[in-house]
Amino acid sequence: MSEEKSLNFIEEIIENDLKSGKYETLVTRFPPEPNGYLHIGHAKAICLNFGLTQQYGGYTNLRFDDTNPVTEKTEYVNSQQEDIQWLGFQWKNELYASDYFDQLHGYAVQLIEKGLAYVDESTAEEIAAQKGTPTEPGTPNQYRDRSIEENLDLFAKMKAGDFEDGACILRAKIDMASTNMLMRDPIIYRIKHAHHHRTGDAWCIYPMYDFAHGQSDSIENITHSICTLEYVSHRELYDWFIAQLGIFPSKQYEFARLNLTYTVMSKRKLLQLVNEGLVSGWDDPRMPTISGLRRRGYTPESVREFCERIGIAKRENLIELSLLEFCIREDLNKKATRAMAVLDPIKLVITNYEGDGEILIGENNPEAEDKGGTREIPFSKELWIEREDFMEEPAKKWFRLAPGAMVRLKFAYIVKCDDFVKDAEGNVTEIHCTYFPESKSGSDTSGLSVKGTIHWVSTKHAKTAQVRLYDRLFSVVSPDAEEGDFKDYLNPNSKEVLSKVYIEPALADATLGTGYQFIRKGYFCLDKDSTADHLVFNRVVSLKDGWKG
RNA sequence: UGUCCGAUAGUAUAAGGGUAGUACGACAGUUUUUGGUACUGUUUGUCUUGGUUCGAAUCCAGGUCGGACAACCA
Repeated sequence: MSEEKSLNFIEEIIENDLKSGKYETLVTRFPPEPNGYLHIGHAKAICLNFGLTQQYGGYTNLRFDDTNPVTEKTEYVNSQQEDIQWLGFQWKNELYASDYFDQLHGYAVQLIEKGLAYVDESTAEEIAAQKGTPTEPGTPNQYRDRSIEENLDLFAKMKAGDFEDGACILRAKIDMASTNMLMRDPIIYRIKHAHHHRTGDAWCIYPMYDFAHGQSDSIENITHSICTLEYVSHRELYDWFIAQLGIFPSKQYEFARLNLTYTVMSKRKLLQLVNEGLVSGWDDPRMPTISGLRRRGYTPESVREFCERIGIAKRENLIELSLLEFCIREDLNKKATRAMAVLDPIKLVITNYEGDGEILIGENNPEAEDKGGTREIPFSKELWIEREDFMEEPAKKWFRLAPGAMVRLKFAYIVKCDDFVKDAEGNVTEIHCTYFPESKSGSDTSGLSVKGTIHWVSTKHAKTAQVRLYDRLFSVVSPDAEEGDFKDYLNPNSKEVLSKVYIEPALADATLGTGYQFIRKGYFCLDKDSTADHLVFNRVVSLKDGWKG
């Protein structure tokens, strides 16, 4: 690696470990629990783990941390795999913590045999009480000094299904007075007579996270086990199990999780939004889930770029949504096919235009290297234009239409506003213009110059579509930090549906998964709800608006 | 009244004893048949108090502030 590029702290650790010969091959893992859909915070972890092995060689495993049968589903396994691949990464091995249930059980038996684990028949409440508090030590109970034989026997009975859920648990025997609460004889196995999505009914005891994660890392020879800050205090336990078991010493490193403004990131809260119907599903375009971003029209490249830009560090952070928006605009600016669509239409009549069947040529993307080719755009006497592009009494520095003002119609002619029509309520219903035939785009000999260019769609050629405009899901910067229920801070205007938007004919051929720029209006993509005769577009993000009207 | 983690412009992130830099944002301008893009410029920062040192964002000590830790969740 070059010395010029600054490294984050994890890259530094890895470079040192590789240089010193501590490890020959870098092995990382991405270890989601299959209990929900992946979100942009996971994307950060995915890009980190997979990115590291792309950078330094080695490989990354996908391991599902499926030790709690009651929360996990195959549906989630599938969606999580799809999301990782969509982001552009491929794991070396697809693994499951549940693959190691036999081995993990063996480790537990080993611990018992070493006098380092015991079966505790206390209730959950008793155990919590005996645990003490962060400032007061815990107290050992009478089960702590059971004989190895008795523990072995009891644990076998637990495994055999002789006990009801909650009747007893297996605990590691460490230190009830430790300043680290997690070291106060943590529970390592609990009884759950539950059906597991992969092991079915083979087990009725399941290992806890702390007893499964480090050992799973170790079994897979993970060299650098990267997780978020909330696991810092688990590291002592992680190391303790590995040391007592004498197995491959994987090492855990923690970085700060991603927080994004105007949204929530916890699976629990996202699940609530889904379950309570506050969003249309995990892939609602307003959701910070990877599937939501995908449906919204974000590209994998833009999400990866975002993850690259936010950096990796150990301090708490709250990233501005504007950075994510910058990343998708930057990507789509290069890729998106330009087209014209009028979201809030008003009719413009070119009173002196008598042509019929004129076809104009539009460049598809001035920002692409090959300009994206061209397309045909039908023109006619009557057009739809954007209501906001006309002002009866123009503001200062108004470049668009107003009585007496001239603008260019994109790809077409310069027109001058002569008149407008109002209805009984005083709303402008029609704008009358004259055009300058010699000002045709590409062959303008008129000598006229105008400051404004507006988009339009020919009324008789226009197709229609539904357009969904999205805004931030929450109206406060950090819903997590607010008092009370986070759902009280949902933005009531996060979704606006425009049922009849006029689009140029070329847009009728829009395909799923491609980005379009509706000129001057933003980036859009076809939604999966679309059918051949009912097109639905999502607005990915608006264009940056420099107009300070 | 504990232990652990952290603190650099508005937001992130560099600088590992030697000129505090970069990006996003904001603001201003140039270019422009998208008030977009591109380009240029401006703006604002080392939590605090001491110490070590010729020299401290960096090392040390105390303080302050923020976060994590008492699920048979992960």
